Amino acid sequence: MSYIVKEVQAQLRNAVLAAVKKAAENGEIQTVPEKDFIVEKPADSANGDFSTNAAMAWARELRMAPVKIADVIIKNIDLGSTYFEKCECAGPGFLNFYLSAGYYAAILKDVKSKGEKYGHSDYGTGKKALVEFVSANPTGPMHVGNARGGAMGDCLAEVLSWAGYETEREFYINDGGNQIEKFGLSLDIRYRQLYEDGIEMPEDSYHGQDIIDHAKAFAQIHGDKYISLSEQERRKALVDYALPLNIAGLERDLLKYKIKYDTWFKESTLHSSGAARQVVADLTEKGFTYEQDGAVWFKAEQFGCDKDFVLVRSNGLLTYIVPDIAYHYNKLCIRKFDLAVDILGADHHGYVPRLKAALQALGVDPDKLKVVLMQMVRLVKDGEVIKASKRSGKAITLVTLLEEVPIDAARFFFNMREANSHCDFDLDLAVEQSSKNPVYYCQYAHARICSIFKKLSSEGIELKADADKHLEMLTEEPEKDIIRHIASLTGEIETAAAQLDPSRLTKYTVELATLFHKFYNACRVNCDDENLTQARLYLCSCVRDVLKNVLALLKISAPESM
RNA sequence: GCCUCCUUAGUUAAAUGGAUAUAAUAAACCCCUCCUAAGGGUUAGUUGUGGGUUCGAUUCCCGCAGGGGGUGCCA
Repeated sequence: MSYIVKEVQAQLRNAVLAAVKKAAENGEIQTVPEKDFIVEKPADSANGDFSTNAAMAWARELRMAPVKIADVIIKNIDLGSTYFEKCECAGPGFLNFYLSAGYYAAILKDVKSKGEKYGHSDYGTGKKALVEFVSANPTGPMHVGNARGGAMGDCLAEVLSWAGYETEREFYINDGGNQIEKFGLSLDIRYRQLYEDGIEMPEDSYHGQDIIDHAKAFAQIHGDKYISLSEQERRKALVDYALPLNIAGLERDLLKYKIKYDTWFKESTLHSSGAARQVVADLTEKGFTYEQDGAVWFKAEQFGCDKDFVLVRSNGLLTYIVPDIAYHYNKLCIRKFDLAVDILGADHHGYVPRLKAALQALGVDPDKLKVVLMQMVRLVKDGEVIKASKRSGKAITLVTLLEEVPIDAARFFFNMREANSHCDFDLDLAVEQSSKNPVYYCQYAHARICSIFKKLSSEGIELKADADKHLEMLTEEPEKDIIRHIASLTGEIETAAAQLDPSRLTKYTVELATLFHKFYNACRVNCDDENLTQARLYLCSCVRDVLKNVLALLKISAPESM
């Protein structure tokens, strides 16, 4: 399943190559150049629909001025069997190619024939991808960082799926290790505080209200009968009570955010199955560990890390990275995903090379694991940054955020920036219902088209079945600009998938809305020429379909009226 | 110290190594007898600094300055 833009670029490339071959045979150039060249879409459409740097790239090899090479290519090129109607030399030696009206019509017909599938590609067909995201600690509520990770991960999974991958979403539940210890400790103290005075919460425990609520609810059910039991039994009972509630809460809150996971993977299963300990055994067997100060270390320096690190602490407990290694081994080797994507906070960046080093030592291709690091989110309100302190339990939670901001806006905003850039989330802007707010701007474009159809329908004008006969009448620049942008969607999906960057899709959507609004002001749909009206209605219908498709990808609603 | 991300218009952000560095927003002005003005148009304004690679650098490499994050037998 190729798509038109790709075909067109291949046509251009082949035509250029055929032209230099012919020129070399004629003796107009010394040899057939070999250096690779680029076919691209110029930023400014005044420079053609596609351009190539071939003449410039070959300047050295052919010992000719780029402009002269370009002239030779133009003289010898045959565009007869392509979508192009002409080719010009411009600037320092660019070859600019212009598409024929037939191309624009073909793009629109393609949108109609593919329908909801328009934008899909076979880029990743036959490959299995797993996107792990959020994976918040089940010891408390999710925060705004999780909100960003959720929106990004979910959209990225959707992008991969559109790009042809067989994609699954996964949440990794950290229900083992120190976090759970701390959770049990905190619950225990809050529980005992209900019956005894003078018990203080340690600095290093969870101080949130949710812990107090759990302890109270537990006490309502069981009363004080756990007070007399051992601390260990009491903590276990408390954790067994509260943890499933928290996990169910995470699932519920994420569903509100329109995120549904295929699997919830528990860390504890890696301990109970022995998979975690097996990692240490395997690495030891391969000779990649040593003992020092009573601890077991992994020889990470051999695999490009700056320092070795501990796998088994001197107290016999595993460090956090061991179950993580087992987990990723499970993803890549047991469940055989071709691509495993982790969305992590930037504070984990030091950990990524270590994880990859260990996987490599176990014989796993570490390149199959791709980690998207997200920079921190700062919430801005009234032009000021809201300080969020996790330790005090006063961090703004995902649920609070969604109470203040529409879900559509949150999902859109968190996908506007690349993961790599810091994200300032402006709470005032997100709730503002105006042109300043890009979510409404995009949704309005969709609603506006629906409204045009309604209005014209009330005047007895409908889109006819044979409207596509008149598409070559769409020759105004605003019309062609839209069609060019529509044509680029599939490539955009592929690029987003390759770069693991869903923010390209929000940018795409804003641009499509902008182009439509410009068209709306420049060209009347309901005009004097009946055939042109049909062609423009067809165009509107395509824009509506594409907007609907990309908004669906982002899981943002496409209202018919606003 | 070491690792890493960032630095572009007053502000927030774009730009697979390409053409006159793009938008939004804030400012000024203009456009509804006509499909929702939740829209469009016009004007003005930007690559932190010093080198290098290149026909060409915002982009790649090295140094410097400034900011975020990391650098535990915590996760």
